[in-house]
Amino acid sequence: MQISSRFSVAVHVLSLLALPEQDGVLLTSERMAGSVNTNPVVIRRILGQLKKAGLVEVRPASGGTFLTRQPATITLLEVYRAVEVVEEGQLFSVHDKPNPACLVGRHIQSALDDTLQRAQTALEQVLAHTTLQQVTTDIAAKALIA
Amino acid sequence: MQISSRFSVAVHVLSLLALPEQDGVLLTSERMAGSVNTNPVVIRRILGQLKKAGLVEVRPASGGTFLTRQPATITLLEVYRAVEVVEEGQLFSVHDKPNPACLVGRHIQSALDDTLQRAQTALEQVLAHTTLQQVTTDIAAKALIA
DNA sequence: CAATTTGTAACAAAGGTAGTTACAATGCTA
DNA sequence: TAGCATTGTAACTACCTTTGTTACAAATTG
Repeated sequence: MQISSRFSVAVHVLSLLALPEQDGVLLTSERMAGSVNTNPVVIRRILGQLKKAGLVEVRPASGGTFLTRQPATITLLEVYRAVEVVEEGQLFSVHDKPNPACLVGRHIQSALDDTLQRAQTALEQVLAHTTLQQVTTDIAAKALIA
Repeated sequence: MQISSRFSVAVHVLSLLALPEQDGVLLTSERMAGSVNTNPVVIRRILGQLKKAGLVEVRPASGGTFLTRQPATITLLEVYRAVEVVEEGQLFSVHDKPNPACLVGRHIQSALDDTLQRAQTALEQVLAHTTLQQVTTDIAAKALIA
């Protein structure tokens, strides 16, 4: 099991928007797809989710796509939520009908729940403390070295 | 996307082994399946993984199944690894062929990798600090209250 | 008004999960 | 030692999610 690459693709797309290559060329789903190496429809679907979350503004036709906020104010947790790769609070699936006639069956869900929630929250907090700007700064830094 | 319930089922099964109901009845895959509410083969597959990881000893026929270690020394991270719900270091899937002709495409993977690894490790550390004994103690405590 | 692009539906292929049946191999136990 | 319950495993199914694809109406710029 893996968390869908929709998340990494979304971060990729947002990085493209945050680091415009300035050649005045319109950044269409087609061009983004070229950078990510996927199909333009995949990009449009993700842009639709980012739009719904209020992270980008997308105008049909040759209207262009823009970030609605500064990269420093956008956290990876917001992106993670936006693309709905994991339903909130549901990273771990727990078998749903344990036998209530059994001591363990009766209490396993609540006994596990606290730990699983904490594990999940720990992961999310790392994402919450990383911004889009940190990612683009890192990309730019690596570009200078190489 | 969710992490397979193999993990929660494995913890359930280990709890059954740690909290024997003492009626002298053999704890077969059939009985465990009754407590989890699934098929005995599902239980046997998971027991096979726990055995491979050295957490339990399973003897065919009426040999019985036992923990090989004290519940206090078994962490949920070991169980998580044993049932292989997530390949090591691969919780997040990252699109694998970004375009190297593009600045972002060239560096997105390494720019994301550090954060994603830290997020994953944060989750695993919570599991590493929770033992089977804590789970069974919690189950027993809840049983007294209810 | 023409050309381009977005938004979205519909579909397919691939892979993982969970459940099921079936049966050979194993090893207690009487 | 023979019988019997149980394990280990293969094979199959149904279902769901992910990713990629084609197709086309709706929108908007210029």
